[in-house]
Amino acid sequence: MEEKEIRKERLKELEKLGYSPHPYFYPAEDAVSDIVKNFRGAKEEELEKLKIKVSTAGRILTIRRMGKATFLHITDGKEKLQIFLRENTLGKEKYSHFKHFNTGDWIGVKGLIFKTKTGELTVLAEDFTLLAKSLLPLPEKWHGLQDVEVRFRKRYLDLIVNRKTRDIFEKRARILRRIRKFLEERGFVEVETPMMHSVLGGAAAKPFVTHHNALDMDLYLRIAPELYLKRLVVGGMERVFEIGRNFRNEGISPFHNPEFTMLEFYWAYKDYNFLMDLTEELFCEIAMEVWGGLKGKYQGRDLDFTPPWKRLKFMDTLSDRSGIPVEKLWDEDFVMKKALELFPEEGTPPSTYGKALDFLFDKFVKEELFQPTFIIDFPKVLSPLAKEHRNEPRLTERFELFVAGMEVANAFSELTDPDEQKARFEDQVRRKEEGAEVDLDYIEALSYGLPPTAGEGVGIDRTVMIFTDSPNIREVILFPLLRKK
RNA sequence: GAGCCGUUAGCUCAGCAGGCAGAGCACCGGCCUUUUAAGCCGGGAGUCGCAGGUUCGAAUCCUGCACGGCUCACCA
Repeated sequence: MEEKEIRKERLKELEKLGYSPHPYFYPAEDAVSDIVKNFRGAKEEELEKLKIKVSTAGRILTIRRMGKATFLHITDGKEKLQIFLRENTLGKEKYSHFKHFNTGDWIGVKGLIFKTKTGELTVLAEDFTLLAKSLLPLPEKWHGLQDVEVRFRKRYLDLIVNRKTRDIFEKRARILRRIRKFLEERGFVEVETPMMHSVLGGAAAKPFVTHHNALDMDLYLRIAPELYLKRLVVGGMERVFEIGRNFRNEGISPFHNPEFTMLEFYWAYKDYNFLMDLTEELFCEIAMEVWGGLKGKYQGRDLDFTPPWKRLKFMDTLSDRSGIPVEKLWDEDFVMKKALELFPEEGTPPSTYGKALDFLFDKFVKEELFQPTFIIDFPKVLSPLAKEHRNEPRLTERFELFVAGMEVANAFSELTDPDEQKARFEDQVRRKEEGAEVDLDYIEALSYGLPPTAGEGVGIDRTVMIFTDSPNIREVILFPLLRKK
């Protein structure tokens, strides 16, 4: 008989004995992790004197049957707690019911807290009941679930047997909470803007296309919320932020998932210099929250968020690292040729000056930026939504934050001039850049006046990767996109 | 999209100079009232990713496909 059939039989037996296969509730007053937290440090004699009764519940991870006594570990997903079943406590009849339980089953337990002679915190069961039967066996108990594909497709199994997975997503939640707190303390309002866009914009990326039937209208899943958030600043919301999903119809890699989470925020009257200081503060708070300090490790290398971080100019840095003189980097033909020269045989070489510059930057600079580093003052051709640099018309007031070789944040003094913005959009369209459309509605909004504004986008998934020491973005996304099986 | 690697029991993995498909965990039966990778005895469990080919004979060699991983490409 297959395991599933055996377990169905077990369930039938339990039903005959009066157990509900799918009960409606259980008074689990004491969470496993709370019991562990509250009594882990307690003395044995102390517990014996206090006779503390608990009512708890969880999934059975392991069972050790020894005739008239049985030990099991249950978990609430965070902590493990040992349960002790004994015939002379439960009675012969009740004790015998447990033979129909298996690992993986959900169980409700009431009993007394004590410590075994090896000192492990344990609940001496006075009563137990079935909360759900697992008809399929759990993955192996000490190797856990290793198969990466199964871990992502059946994340619930990964969560049951791999404690580290639960930790990552607990940390992700804490990071998000911390970010919200940080922004709320500074007077920000959280908003939600459309995820379905009729005009593409806010980033350079290929979109997903969908269709609304009643309106008979094609829509894009947003590639960025940027243009909507700035409309809100025009509308007088001087400090707004949004945390939400963006969708980009591009390749998948250890650093890219087609849907990913971004924080974007806009602060009126500020510029990008202010944002760099603010970004240092934000990441220091996250580091304190997760690491309890400003120093940690990523993939075996020391990472230090102690401010101030290096601020390196894009063109100067690229020139330094590549050995190409700065004047040459402004020579479109030279850069295109150079990029083509260095480009691997397969694949599509950069088609525009902007892409070629970007390629050179990735090749010579990006991966070296391990410690938190701001790369500042990007060329205008790379930054269609950023304001021209106050001292150098070929540049913009823009920075990107790199940590562990990853681009984690992107920010600028926002372009506020509607005519200039229109010209930049048109220029993009002329260059046939991805995600480029002339958003006339946005130009109109700008025409009502956008005050000086600083805006920033922070990649949440990558930030979580850094603070959970995860080498792959899929480790920090509960259900990463996989091919249909 | 390209190159390389992988896919064997529910899980973790061995087996691949072509010759009866294996182990541990899990599961079932027996013994066992402080175990914790419990232990001891016995047992059941497989479309060897899928399809074709070579061969007396294929998990093993060859081809194609599917899914996954890594690297590259794409990607502010």
